[in-house]
Amino acid sequence: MRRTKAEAEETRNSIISAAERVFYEKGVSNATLEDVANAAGVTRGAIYWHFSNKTDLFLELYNSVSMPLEDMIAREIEAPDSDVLCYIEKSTGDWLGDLAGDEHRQRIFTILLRCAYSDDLLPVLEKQQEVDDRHVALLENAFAKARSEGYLNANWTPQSATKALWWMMGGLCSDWLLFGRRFDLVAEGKEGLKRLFGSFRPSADIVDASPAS
Amino acid sequence: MRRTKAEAEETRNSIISAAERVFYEKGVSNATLEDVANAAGVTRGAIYWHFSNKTDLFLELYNSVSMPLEDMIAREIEAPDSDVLCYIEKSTGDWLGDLAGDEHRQRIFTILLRCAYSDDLLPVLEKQQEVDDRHVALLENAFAKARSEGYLNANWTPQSATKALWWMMGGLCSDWLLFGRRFDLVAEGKEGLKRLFGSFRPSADIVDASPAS
DNA sequence: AATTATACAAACAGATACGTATGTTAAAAT
DNA sequence: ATTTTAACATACGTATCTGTTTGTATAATT
Repeated sequence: MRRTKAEAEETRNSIISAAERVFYEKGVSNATLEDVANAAGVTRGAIYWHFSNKTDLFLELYNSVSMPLEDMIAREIEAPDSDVLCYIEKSTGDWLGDLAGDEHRQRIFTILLRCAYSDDLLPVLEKQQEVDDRHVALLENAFAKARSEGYLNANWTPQSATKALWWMMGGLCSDWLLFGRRFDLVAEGKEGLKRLFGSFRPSADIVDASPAS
Repeated sequence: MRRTKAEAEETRNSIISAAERVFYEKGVSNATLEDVANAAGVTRGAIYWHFSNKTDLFLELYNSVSMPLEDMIAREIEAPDSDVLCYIEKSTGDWLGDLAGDEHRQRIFTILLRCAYSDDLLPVLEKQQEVDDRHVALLENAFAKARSEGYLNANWTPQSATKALWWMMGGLCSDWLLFGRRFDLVAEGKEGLKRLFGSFRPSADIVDASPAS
């Protein structure tokens, strides 16, 4: 039964949405297109009408989400001149809050983490790397600015601080996503960020509890 | 052709070894048992003789490796009384060296990271969690000891230091393993450890470059 | 109003991949 | 020396899953 163009777009979206849930639950390679069709309330015919195959569907799903770097960049652009470290810390903490509140994004991330990249969806891996590299570059710039303005502890360099933050965030989110969200991502994450950024600042700024004896 | 018992054990090992390589290259769910058989120079008959199915083979492969926690524990037991933080840092750095030098372990880790855990190999996930939890507990004890002996900066608690280290190591290794080993794991890792542990220590211990102005 | 093209559903054909069943050979057991 | 049995290879049947093809009802076009 021929649908109107808006209705067709609806089914297309419902297929992508169903694919997200099915891929998340069963893994991309274990999920069958009939699983997706059932979850979307259509038949495989509809899927093959809108997409050429499973890989294509996966790529479209991947493209359908505004990757979090985008809004990270969006925030970074309006960087204030005050305390840059405070800004990075807050921005990163907010990013955690976004992730914790967005099941959609959580599923996408989990799918990408668990996904065994076969040759055909190598573009996904490349885009991931590219996005990551840009993100790292952004952080390095911000930390360099912090350093030049005297906000960075001499114990750290912009590069090392970036990597420490980057890897800690990666480990934190992987741990949370892959192991059943067993802890409060935002609370634990911000706690960790507070400590780490505390060590990023010159000692005088943060040591208020126990002065060096 | 009936083989002697030793020869049969050989083929069993070669199958496991082949499974490791094939699972690593194609992902567990994309790999077929015939792939494994070809890589091992046998037929599927041999695999079905030694293992009941692919899941069983995967579990046996998983069990065949001495998980790195074991040697971490082995080291931890003979913990010295000197500077506990130095010991944790060295121990962690050595662990990185072990991983960097052991392609076998690298493949296992990568397989586990990329593996979409379906219901049947849920035991793997549970064992992973259990091992991780014990490892975290060990670290917390060590950091608690460091704190009680005055080695831990007041900016950190045993729990927060453990988590920061744990997540940073997780992010570091994931980054290295999943993205083509694009950097020197040991060099970058030890550099990061040096900075992080620098911030773990009371300020007087490490600030030799720029005294607080 | 008749035609056409769209948005699917349903049916079909091909290829895997799995599990099993059977065959075969040589090492053990008797 | 037979017999048995372990350690596979080979062959078979079957269940998916995939991609394509065909059918069909309706929206859009003329």
